[in-house]
Amino acid sequence: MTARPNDRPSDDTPPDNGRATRGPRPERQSRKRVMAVIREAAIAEFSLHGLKGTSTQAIAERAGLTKPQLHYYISGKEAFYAELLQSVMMAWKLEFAPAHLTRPADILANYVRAKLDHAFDHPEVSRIFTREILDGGHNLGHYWPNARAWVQGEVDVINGWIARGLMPPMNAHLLLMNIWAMTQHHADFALQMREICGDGTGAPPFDRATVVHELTTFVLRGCGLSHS
Amino acid sequence: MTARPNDRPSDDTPPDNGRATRGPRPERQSRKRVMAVIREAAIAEFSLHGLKGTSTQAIAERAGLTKPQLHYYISGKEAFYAELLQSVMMAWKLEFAPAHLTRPADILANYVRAKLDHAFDHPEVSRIFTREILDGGHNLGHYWPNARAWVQGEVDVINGWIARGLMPPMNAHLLLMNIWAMTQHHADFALQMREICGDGTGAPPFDRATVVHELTTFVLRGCGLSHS
Amino acid sequence: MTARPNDRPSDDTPPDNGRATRGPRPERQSRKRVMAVIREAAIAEFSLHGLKGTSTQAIAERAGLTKPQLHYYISGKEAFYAELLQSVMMAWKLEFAPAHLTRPADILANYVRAKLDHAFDHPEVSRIFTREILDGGHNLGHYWPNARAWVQGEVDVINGWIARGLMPPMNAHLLLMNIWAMTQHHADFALQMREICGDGTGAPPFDRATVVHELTTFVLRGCGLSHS
Amino acid sequence: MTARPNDRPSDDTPPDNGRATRGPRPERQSRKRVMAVIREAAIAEFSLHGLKGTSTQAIAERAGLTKPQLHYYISGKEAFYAELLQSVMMAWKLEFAPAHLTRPADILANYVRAKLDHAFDHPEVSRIFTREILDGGHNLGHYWPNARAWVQGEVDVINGWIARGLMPPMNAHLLLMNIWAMTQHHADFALQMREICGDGTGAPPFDRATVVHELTTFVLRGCGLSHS
DNA sequence: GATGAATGAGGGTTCATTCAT
DNA sequence: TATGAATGAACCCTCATTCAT
Repeated sequence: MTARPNDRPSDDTPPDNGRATRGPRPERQSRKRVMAVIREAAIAEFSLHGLKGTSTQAIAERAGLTKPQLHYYISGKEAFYAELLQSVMMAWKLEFAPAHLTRPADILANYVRAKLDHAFDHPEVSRIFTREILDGGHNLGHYWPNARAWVQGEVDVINGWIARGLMPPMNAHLLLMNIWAMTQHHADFALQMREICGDGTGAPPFDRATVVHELTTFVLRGCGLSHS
Repeated sequence: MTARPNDRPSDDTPPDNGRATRGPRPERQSRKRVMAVIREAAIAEFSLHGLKGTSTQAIAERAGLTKPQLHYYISGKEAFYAELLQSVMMAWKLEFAPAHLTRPADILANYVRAKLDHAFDHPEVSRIFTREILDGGHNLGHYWPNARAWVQGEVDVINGWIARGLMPPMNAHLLLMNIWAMTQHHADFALQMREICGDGTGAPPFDRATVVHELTTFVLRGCGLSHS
Repeated sequence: MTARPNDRPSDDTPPDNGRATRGPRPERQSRKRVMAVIREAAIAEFSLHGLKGTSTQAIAERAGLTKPQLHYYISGKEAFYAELLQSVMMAWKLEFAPAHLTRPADILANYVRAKLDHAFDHPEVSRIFTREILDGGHNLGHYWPNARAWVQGEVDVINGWIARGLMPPMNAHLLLMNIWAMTQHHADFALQMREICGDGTGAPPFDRATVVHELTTFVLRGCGLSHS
Repeated sequence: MTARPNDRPSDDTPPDNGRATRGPRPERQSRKRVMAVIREAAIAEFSLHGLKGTSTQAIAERAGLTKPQLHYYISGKEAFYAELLQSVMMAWKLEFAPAHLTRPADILANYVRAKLDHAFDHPEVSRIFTREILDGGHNLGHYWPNARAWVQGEVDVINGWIARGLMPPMNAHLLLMNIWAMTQHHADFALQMREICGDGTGAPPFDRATVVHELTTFVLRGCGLSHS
């Protein structure tokens, strides 16, 4: 925001404040692009080292920026972390019972697969969340009511199945927590799986299809349901 | 420069060049007592804030010591953390198939209960371990071979059951990981359970007996076994 | 934990992504100027108090910087000391037998004068080196092979003189060490000379010309050579 | 001075405060013996690491004592260092012109040999002194007047020789400084000699007899004197 | 916007010295 | 005297953040 060294237009490529001439608000685009790079870098670093363990220096380097440059875009490490966490949590929601599925077995199988997909596709996000929980969850303020309501919806569906005799009685909350735990495990504890179940080559010990199949079977059996 | 050993007292009992014969001098025990206090404080802090997030200051304060006083007892933060981790991992092992149990259902039920007991009784230890995994597990050197062999033993037992037709075919490694995930979850994600499944008072939403019962039932069903 | 590189600027000239064409931006030179100030300050402090006795605080203060500011420019006390030592040793070499001199007496006289010049002009460098020797010379790794080869060259020249009957037989290595000792003495033991040989005013007891003359005469006589 | 844990005499070997019964003041002897051990340890450490680089811990360990034990015998690191320095400097004096020697060549040869003997026999003392000089000589208060007078005596003798035509004119102070430098060099710069003049085995490159002979010859020649 | 430089706070660790027993 | 423990000062270094250009 401070004045540039030379305020008169130079001969080099002009600064991007020529708004109306070239496309719609190019600097807005640029800012968004840079922000996206920063977000990606921050997710990687926070996932690997946690909030306190991550230095702004590390984020800046990974994003290809200098430290002051980074601070131009973000308001501060902790605030940025909070925003980032909020935003990744928003994208985590999924529909428990999509309209095209009706049978409990299909819905649960779909749910397990969706959760596993997230764990396999976005393990960093999962790890950031787990770290946040371990840290006390102080940055999850608005998340809890949403999550609570969202889970309650699922619980209601399951309890409906139980009431209709489609499933034996069980604690629906615990069932959902169990599914959460088993799926998230493939993101957070990937290291342990490699070390304990792997063949020593460092390759992931289970491929995704196997995991989906085994876990679906296990959950459906555990709920007294038979696979479709 | 030349590293010079500190005058830190060693762990072995000091040579009691016994001058007096009136029982063990009380201050001889002081070192062990202080070490126990430090360990407890460190477990609490490391569990809450992780290795990098924990300051020796915080450990010292929680233990009622000054920072240099703490360094009189420990050799350095990282080294102390590594020792601590090693020692808490030692106490984690349990017997998968105790001699007095023979039926798969009993063995699995016993296993689930034991894992849950650990999660409920020592949640801080569980959290330290989870953090260590998320951080890359660089301090778990000697743990992996042991854990690997130990799990392999359990896997062999389960595969024996499957071979004898006592259980439907399934991936034994994944089964054990699932049990691990669901039990450990009650330590690491206690916060989430309170927020999402609780009644809003902050009280734990499930009592231990309920959890043990529900989880046992779920696992046994998932393994095609009926409860005793 | 994972070591993360600092954002310290490197020594190479930064990429001048030249925006303005009005000469070299003055602040581009600032880094070199500051580094020169730091080097001077560090030489003074290390010379006075040695590696362990010098605090980064002291270097920073003498250089007119704060302590963290100093660490913005250097990588660490010991590493910086090692680099500094290396670099000052580089500038120490001199030619023993320059082409325009042929007679042993001239060569030796020239050598004595050159050594004395260094002792009088850079006593701090000499003191740093002496301290390093006393400390065990652990930072002189690459220096020894060079110095050894370099001295061997001089020894060969002297032995050639002896073989040709220009000088009486003597141990050339010891002769060179003696010259080294006597010249270096005027840097390292300047204090002793003032206290013991001075007139009590604190002024240096010998002027350089006297020292050069007396020492040259002494060495040449000691080698059985007459002055030109 | 504080009371012992149990003041009544125990069954073990009684503490040495039985004064009158066994020999003359045994505890005085013991104190002297301990002090001698401490002095030896301190000389070794100070010689190797300097005043600031030496920890009381290191001295205590080398002396076989604990740190508080050491502090019972000494008044403080710096004060003890000052006393130690003073006392070792006292033992350094030697007679320049013993009565049985009259000829300048003999006196100088004797002086060179005596200085070299000290350098070879007590290199640690020499190094401590050199460090002290480099540090500014603040602990040498009473030494300078003595040394000055002592050297002045030697200078007078030499000037007498010159006046009587036994030696060519030269600056006697500088001559003595040169001898000092060349002899002390064999203590302070032993490392450099090994590295530069040695055969690579780490063995000292010159034996004492060679050094004495070469240096004596060099000095006598340099003074225009022929060997006896 | 982008860069080199600066700053204040804090973190881990060592050490000389002293206390209590 | 001798020992374990304590203390306060200092030291090296890192980091988030800001300033000036």
